[in-house]
Amino acid sequence: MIVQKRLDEILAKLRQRDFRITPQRIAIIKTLLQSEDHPGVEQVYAEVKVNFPTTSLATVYKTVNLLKELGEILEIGFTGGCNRYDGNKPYPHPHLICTRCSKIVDPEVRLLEQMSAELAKATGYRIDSHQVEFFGVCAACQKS
Amino acid sequence: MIVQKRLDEILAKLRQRDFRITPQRIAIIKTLLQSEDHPGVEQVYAEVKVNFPTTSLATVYKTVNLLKELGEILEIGFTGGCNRYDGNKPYPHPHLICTRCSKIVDPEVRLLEQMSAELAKATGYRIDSHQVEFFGVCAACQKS
DNA sequence: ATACATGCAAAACATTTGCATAAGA
DNA sequence: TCTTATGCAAATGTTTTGCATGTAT
Repeated sequence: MIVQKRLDEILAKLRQRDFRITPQRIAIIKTLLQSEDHPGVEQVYAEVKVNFPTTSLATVYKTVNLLKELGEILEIGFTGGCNRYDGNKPYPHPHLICTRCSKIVDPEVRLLEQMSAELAKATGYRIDSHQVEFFGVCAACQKS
Repeated sequence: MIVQKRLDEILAKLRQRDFRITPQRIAIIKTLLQSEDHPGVEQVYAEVKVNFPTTSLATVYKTVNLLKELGEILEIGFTGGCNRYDGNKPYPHPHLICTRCSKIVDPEVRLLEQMSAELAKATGYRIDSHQVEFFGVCAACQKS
């Protein structure tokens, strides 16, 4: 499947930059790629421990940071700690977050590039990235 | 000036909800209202201590949280701690942040309400707020 | 007078780091 | 073999909390 392909690409990138391929790293990357739900470090740690019970939280943090620096995952910054990560779309994109159940969806939003370009023109900034989060209540939570 | 007006409004709101007016609270609110540069808690603390040397950091945190709950200041969430606050525009609005010097400006952006409305329609979410940050390098930092 | 706010220190929390050991290249 | 990664524990930095004391109402 597509996960295998991206896994291979990431492993190739690691090799190319003289980082070592360890079972822990493979497990962490796989977990991030397979997750549909933007997991946090603690969640990745829990899933990895199923197959590698000796894995430490520190290693998960280190690997997540490495992947972030390589541009292979996207950090979704949450106020008050608890960052979460997107291994499927590593480029900046908007999120829609349910404040009741914490579900995150990736809505289709055009207009952002345009917005960014207008901003750069108006302010003189060179814009490198963005972080766009909408908060609300998802359809399911509205009913309950 | 306009700061005095908003200060009075906030104090009235505190009284109305049976919170007490203390010199520390007044000083903290004034600092937040007078700041043009989206200060962090530590910065507010430093400024308040000039006139009230006995003020504690805990009190600044408590007051900032109170003001946030009352909707009188806006929290700008930064990844990795170091939240900053906007006492002048307490409603959600976009920021443009220089990653070199940490300067924050409030750009004019239309389209956000429209974006929000489209999103709600497409996803079924009820959207309550947003957090829109653009990151880049300001004109001054680009030269140096 | 009587709550509530303050200030201090300790706790909580996510994250990072130092270092000895283990393991990939 | 030789360097890098791991895992543990301790350190970090920000924010919160418990509690005795002080203070606004």
